[in-house]
Amino acid sequence: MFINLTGMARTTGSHAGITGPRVRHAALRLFAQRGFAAVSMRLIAAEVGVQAGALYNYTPDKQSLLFDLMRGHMEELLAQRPDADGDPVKRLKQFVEFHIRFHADRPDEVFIAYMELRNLSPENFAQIEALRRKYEDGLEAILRDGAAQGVFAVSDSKIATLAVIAMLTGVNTWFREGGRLSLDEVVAQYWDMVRKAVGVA
Amino acid sequence: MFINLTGMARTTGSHAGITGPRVRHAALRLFAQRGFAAVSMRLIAAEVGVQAGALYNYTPDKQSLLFDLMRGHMEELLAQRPDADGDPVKRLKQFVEFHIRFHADRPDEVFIAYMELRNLSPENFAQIEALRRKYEDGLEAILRDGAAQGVFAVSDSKIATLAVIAMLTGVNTWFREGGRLSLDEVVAQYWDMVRKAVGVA
DNA sequence: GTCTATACGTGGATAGAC
DNA sequence: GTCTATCCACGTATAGAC
Repeated sequence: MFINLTGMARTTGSHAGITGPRVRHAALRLFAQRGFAAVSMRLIAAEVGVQAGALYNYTPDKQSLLFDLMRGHMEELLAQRPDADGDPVKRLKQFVEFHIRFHADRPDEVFIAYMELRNLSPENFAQIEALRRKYEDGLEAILRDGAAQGVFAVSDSKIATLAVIAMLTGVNTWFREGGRLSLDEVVAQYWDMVRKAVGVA
Repeated sequence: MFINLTGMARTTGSHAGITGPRVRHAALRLFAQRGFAAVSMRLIAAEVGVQAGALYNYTPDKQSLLFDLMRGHMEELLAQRPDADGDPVKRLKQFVEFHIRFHADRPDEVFIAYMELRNLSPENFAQIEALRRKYEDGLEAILRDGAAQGVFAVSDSKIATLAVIAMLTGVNTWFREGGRLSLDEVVAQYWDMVRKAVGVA
């Protein structure tokens, strides 16, 4: 699609190919800040600088806007996660660092992914859940491999998976760039706790 | 207040002193299930079996309904938490068990307490945050004492506090009575992970 | 592609009868 | 204490002009 780099509008109020992304970005910000149910299409439109009706050129409805944001987030998470092979300790460390950094970079997406599950239609919910499950399975495989090799002391890999993910994702509730700790320090501290929790010697 | 135990209505549609609690219970269930913004006063009224206008005999507005539920939950949490003295390891174990059991018993309250913070007015939000902070401080004191005595290997007690609470609260996202694991087993597994994470010998 | 206008439902909250 | 009736604002989504 052509992108108008000159800034010259081709028709009154037109923004050529950039309005679609702007709609998704405004929805992301507002859904994260106020919650899906509390955000009106009129508010999203105002944020973008168009009238409410114009939004329906970019999304069939509000539900699809939410679903597309969540699916995009989960697919990016799965696509960027580290490859799984080699030493389980090394893989676990990579996972911890990846999870913290990926989530710290996308606070709005993460917030929506956790808070707005119940506002998805049943079909859309099932799809997002499948993606989330796939991500968890990646960590569980690491823990199971490590336990089988005797380098982790994990009696129930599923419980340990959920515990580690909850702990790591919790960083997003308090971490702020420019705060007391750098992200490097946070990663180091969490790796230390995770390492000990799963019984690395 | 007098409670009518005979089942005989004193006025048409009256339930004497029990409508108030029924309103709060219906709001609790519905807010947890659908989210504060997605629940109408009419829906709460229908659940209770009265008309919408009657709700305003029990709450000045919808916001107060949410705030009262959250404040009640946090105050009960603080009132019931274990007393803090003695061996830090013992205190930490008590905390872990208490936190998991208290939260598992109240899934709706916990869900609301975490999900609906942004729907509180600024004044109400500040009050709930203060209570949450007080609860966190209780755990941090345990970790700091243990670190000072050399029984915990915790380099940053605040980070460790947040990590442990996130891990423990995460149980509520998956635990269901009658599932693969009993709550006793869950408590034992999480205590094992927490114990190791904070470096208990 | 965006606008204005609007259809149509539902929201929180209140008034006044009983 | 609850009801019915109502006010008025706002919600999603669509139609048709430009």
